[in-house]
Amino acid sequence: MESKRDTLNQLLRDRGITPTQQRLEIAELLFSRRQHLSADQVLGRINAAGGNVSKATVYNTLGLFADKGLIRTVIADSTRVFYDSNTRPHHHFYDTDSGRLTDIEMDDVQLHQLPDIPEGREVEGVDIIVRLRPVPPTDSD
Amino acid sequence: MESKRDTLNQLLRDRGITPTQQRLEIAELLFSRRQHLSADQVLGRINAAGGNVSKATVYNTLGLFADKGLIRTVIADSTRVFYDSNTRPHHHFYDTDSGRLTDIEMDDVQLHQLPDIPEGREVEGVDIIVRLRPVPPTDSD
DNA sequence: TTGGGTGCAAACTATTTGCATTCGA
DNA sequence: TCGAATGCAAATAGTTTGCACCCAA
Repeated sequence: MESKRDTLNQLLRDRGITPTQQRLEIAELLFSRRQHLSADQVLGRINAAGGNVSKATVYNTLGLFADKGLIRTVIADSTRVFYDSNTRPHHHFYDTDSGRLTDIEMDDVQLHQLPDIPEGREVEGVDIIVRLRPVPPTDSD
Repeated sequence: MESKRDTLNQLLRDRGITPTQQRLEIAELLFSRRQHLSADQVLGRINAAGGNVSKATVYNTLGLFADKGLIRTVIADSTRVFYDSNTRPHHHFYDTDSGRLTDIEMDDVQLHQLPDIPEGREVEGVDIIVRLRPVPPTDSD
């Protein structure tokens, strides 16, 4: 039953990425479900699962996947980049307490009142991040 | 004519910040006009103008000002944090080519279809970043 | 006077890079 | 085979921290 690996193999080839052992391991983790992982978390999970990928390869591979459109970077926290395996248009909640990202499915966010885009520029994308924090305790608690 | 310094002095005191020489220099730069500066840019401009502030103090002060609500951090680029001297609600263009931020004045961005906020959390803020890139050259050019 | 503020340099963390080795086609 | 991919360690960049000295109240 090699179909999962075969599928991933094809996924990479379709984007012009040579499938290698390490890239497949990383792809398998990322595409097992929708999730938001930092490079460090990817490294940790792969190796905790008995995988065999170096830090440099994780960074190189995540950068490559992002360039090729397989995953998307989310800049929500100044301390690390998250990689989102959901590439369909959507936005995020960012829990400042736990550092966790959650998808907000919004098919059509229409931004009115956008000023003119400067000459020679075009919109690459719109990122919306709704920052959440713990509700502060009240006196009645 | 000490009025500018007096005003800044009061601005800091109102927020419970002890005004010091360095904090006033940084405040003077930040509040001279609406702008988006990284810590490094602040350090560079202060010292280029003959100022006398260390790197650590710049970082400490920007963090303090942000905590006290005098300025706002903008996370648009994974390589550095920007500090925005405009604290009124607004959003940003981020020019991925030049690394420059521009304000988008939008009084009311209404986000429909927001999923429920998790128990015990509240919205701290909504950050919208419209990423711009150069228009790719066409054959007709 | 005296505790908070500052400066400096060292420490840290996330990420990138150089280069020799190994692997996929 | 042979260039591309990998691993390791060293380099880098932004930011934070420890600690001795200094200044605002």
